[in-house]
Amino acid sequence: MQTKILKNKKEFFISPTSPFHFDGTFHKPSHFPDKLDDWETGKYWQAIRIDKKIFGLKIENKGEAQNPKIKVSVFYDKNITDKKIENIKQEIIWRFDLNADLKKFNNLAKSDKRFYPIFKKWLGMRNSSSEDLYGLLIVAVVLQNATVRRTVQMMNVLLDNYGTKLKFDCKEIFAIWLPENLGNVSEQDLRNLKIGYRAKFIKRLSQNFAEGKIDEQKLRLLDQENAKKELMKLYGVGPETARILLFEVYHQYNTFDHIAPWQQKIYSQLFYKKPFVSAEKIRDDIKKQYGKYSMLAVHYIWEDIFWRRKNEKIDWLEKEIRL
DNA sequence: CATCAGGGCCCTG
DNA sequence: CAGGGCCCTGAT
Repeated sequence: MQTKILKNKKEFFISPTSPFHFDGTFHKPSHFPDKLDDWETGKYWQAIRIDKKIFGLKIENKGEAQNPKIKVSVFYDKNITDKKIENIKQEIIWRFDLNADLKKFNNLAKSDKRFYPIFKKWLGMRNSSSEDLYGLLIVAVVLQNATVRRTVQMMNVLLDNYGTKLKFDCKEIFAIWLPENLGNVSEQDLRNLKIGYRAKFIKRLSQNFAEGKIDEQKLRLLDQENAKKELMKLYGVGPETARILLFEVYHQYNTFDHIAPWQQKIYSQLFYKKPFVSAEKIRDDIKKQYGKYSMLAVHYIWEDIFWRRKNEKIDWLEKEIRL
């Protein structure tokens, strides 16, 4: 692992579309804890790579829900061009879906008697990915067939070995390695980190990305079905990983198709207050009610329960989240 | 101590 | 298209 200290700083502002919910957008309590970012109310830190160069980001809330404004501080090493600053700005807007037009979704939410309080509470929240496609792919792979504790272990050991530690703004934030950095790393090296069969996926995915076989930008232009088709071609990407990528990286709001068993139990409680409802019924009901915003609507309700979990004990939920 | 399933996916038949 | 196997870990 290498460490970089970023002393210099440049600032700019972004005005997200209104309404906007800062904390709901920049912090997702349902995600497993990692060293890739840090958050407190109104403030957020992470690393970002633009054209393989690495920067530190501090993002702060400087507006209100109906008059949104965020301040971005870019921390850098030696120098930074205006063009890089502009690229960073555009990338932040994309990753956190800051230009989203959620009018139709918000109208839909208003007519939802049952969950309107939740939608209102999180009005303006975006589905987002702090990482690029390769980064979230790594995250998704360590999620596969593992409990939360194991996932955290795998992610940390990978970052400790191949990541970059950034020091800026009195924070230590990790950045995921570049795919080509694993060029000289063998599958066995990866296996020695106790990540199991995922070593093969990560090795092969990294090769593909390093060789430029995947065009992340091009995928942003595709519709959901075609984007899914392209993602599923990647080695190690099945229906669940594709769903995560489509929703979080590509902001496809209607990806409520694949429901994993552990999610099914939580949905059953959330939507029916029952321990077990068939995945087909859950999917059909949600699709009927929220249409092309199916996954986004579920995301609001899902994250809300995990926010609540920070302060209150929710017994049925604790049982379903295997640590 | 042994067994087993888990926040999936690949491969085979 | 169904089912076995995969890495490792904590739970039983």
